Amino acid sequence: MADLLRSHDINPTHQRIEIAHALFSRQEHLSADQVMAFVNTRHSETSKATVYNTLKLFVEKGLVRELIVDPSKVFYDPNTHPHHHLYEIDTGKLSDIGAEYMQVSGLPPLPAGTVIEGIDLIVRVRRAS
Amino acid sequence: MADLLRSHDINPTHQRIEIAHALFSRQEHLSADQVMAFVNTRHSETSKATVYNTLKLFVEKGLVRELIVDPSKVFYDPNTHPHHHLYEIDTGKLSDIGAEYMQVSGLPPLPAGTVIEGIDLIVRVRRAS
DNA sequence: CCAGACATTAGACAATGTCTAAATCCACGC
DNA sequence: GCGTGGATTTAGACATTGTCTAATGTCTGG
Repeated sequence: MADLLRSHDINPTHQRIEIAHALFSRQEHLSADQVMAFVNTRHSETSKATVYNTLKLFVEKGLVRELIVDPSKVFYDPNTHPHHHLYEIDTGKLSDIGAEYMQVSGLPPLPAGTVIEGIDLIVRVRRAS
Repeated sequence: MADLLRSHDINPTHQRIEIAHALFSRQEHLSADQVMAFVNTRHSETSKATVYNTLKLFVEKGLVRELIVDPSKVFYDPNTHPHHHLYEIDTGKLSDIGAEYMQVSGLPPLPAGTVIEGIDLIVRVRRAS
């Protein structure tokens, strides 16, 4: 895990390793407070500020991807390969859609002086009434 | 405007008409607090609770579409026809991408007992460094 | 061991949105 | 016109997520 951090130009401190472990051992989409909860299960080890700082750092360094899907919280995705997402509104459950199931084609004219940061495709589903 | 509301099964009260007007006269993507600001420019007329209640009602009734694009606030889109969105991270500017520029194909297997609520395609751009 | 840079922390703060209980509005029957 | 009842609006307290700051802690090269 320390090597993974180093390879992304991140100084592997104790807290960062814990947080990376929380994200990468389960291959799940976690929100900041879920990460907090996992990291601090045994004894309180890592502060809220550090969790937020570290997640932001991981995003900048391309280690994880930020998912803006729920109006109230951000999720972090340890899978940075191209894929899409399915969000179950009622339960808040977020899962991957393999790139083989859905394709996006075309590109819009971009505003001058801007570059693409990412393209997000989200399928929102709810329980059939 | 009252007729538009009635046609969507919404009782056209004074406040609802004001809010609908804010959204539909400018064809823009507004956040709840922008709606608040527009509605209350002259004299304070409409409370925060009513703005939130009304926007939620409009979404339920299919009058506007909810856009989850910015980690800190929800936008409301008066255009309910199929189209996609371009979000400028640095400025927070949100604009439409006509359906002719980008296409989505395929569908993932949906979890049992769920139906699609919507498919969102968002292109995020940032200022080129 | 020291200096200095880097990392972490507690807790105050900010922003967005929700909730509740009371007040207001309005259509209807009389 | 007047009262009734359901729908609507409201102020403000509250909850949640995330940011900021100033102080403290840690680590490394020399």
